[in-house]
Amino acid sequence: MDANSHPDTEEQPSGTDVVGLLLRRAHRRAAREFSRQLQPLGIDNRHAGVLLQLARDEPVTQRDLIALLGSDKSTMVRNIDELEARGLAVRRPHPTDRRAHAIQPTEAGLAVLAEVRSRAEAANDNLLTCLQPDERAQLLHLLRRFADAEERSPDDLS
Amino acid sequence: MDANSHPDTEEQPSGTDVVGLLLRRAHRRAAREFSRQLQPLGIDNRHAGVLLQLARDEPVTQRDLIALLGSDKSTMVRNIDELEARGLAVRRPHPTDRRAHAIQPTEAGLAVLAEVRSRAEAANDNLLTCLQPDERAQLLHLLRRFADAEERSPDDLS
DNA sequence: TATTGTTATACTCTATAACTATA
DNA sequence: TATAGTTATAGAGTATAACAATA
Repeated sequence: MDANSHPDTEEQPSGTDVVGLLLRRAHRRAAREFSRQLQPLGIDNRHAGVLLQLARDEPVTQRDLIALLGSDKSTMVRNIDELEARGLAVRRPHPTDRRAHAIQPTEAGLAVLAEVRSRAEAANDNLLTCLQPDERAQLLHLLRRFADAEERSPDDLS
Repeated sequence: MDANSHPDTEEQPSGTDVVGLLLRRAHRRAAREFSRQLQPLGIDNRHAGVLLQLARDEPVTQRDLIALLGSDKSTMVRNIDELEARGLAVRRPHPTDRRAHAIQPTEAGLAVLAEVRSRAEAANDNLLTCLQPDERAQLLHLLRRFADAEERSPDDLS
């Protein structure tokens, strides 16, 4: 339908065609809006990101959080440290793996999480007003698939 | 058509619905792939991002680059410093504004730029294999609009 | 041996502020 | 008074390596 809406000099990407640069700008815009929304709660984006992953029945390990958020090992240690320091989460012994920790939200953490969800929804709404409703769903759908895509090394002939 | 492909508990975003978190993961995936592609060229993503903006007829100021890339003032100073140190760009006096610099690619810079474009195209292709051709165009289109959207402050009743 | 988490180091990005030279 | 660029600082993210405890 609209495949020709962008004649797109495919041969010579000049910046607005480079998906990495687009994602960088898009992420910065979103991060600023989230930061603004979270300001009254006294937590940062990184804390909110972790909290949003803690509302599960199964125990969540730090390794799980790393995979879910695409963060670094040592960054995650600091994130959990900070959540513990604020009384929003605790490290518990993992039921089956004595190496791992089960990260659990505290009562206070669950209360903040509810606020975070509300704020996250507001941030989403504000950020996506530039798109039509069906386009918003489409963008989220494509982003999910893009972010979840497996990396294929160039010599992977599978 | 596919509006119901994601029933989406709109009321309780749990992480995969939060556009900021999706963009964060997507950007990290893209940045890693670009970094891998640029490795043989001996430059980093930040250098490539600037070079891609320098192929214009009009003089490009550092302020222009900041706006185009969504970078910081002081970060951009360093980026240009590093490009100059590598002999890939130079600061020239701006023709009409004596405060500003016109950033120009050198001959060597233009040669590297050609390589960067080729690598950027390859990175795009690798990253977008997870999507169908029409979906790729759609994602780029939506990201452009998202990234370029004006920020609306909550008390902006215009 | 491999994995979970911790600690430490170094580099980069970001945000902020103060400063200059121009406008 | 405002803007383009520079410099300096602090906070955060990322990458890496080494390590302890456990699998």
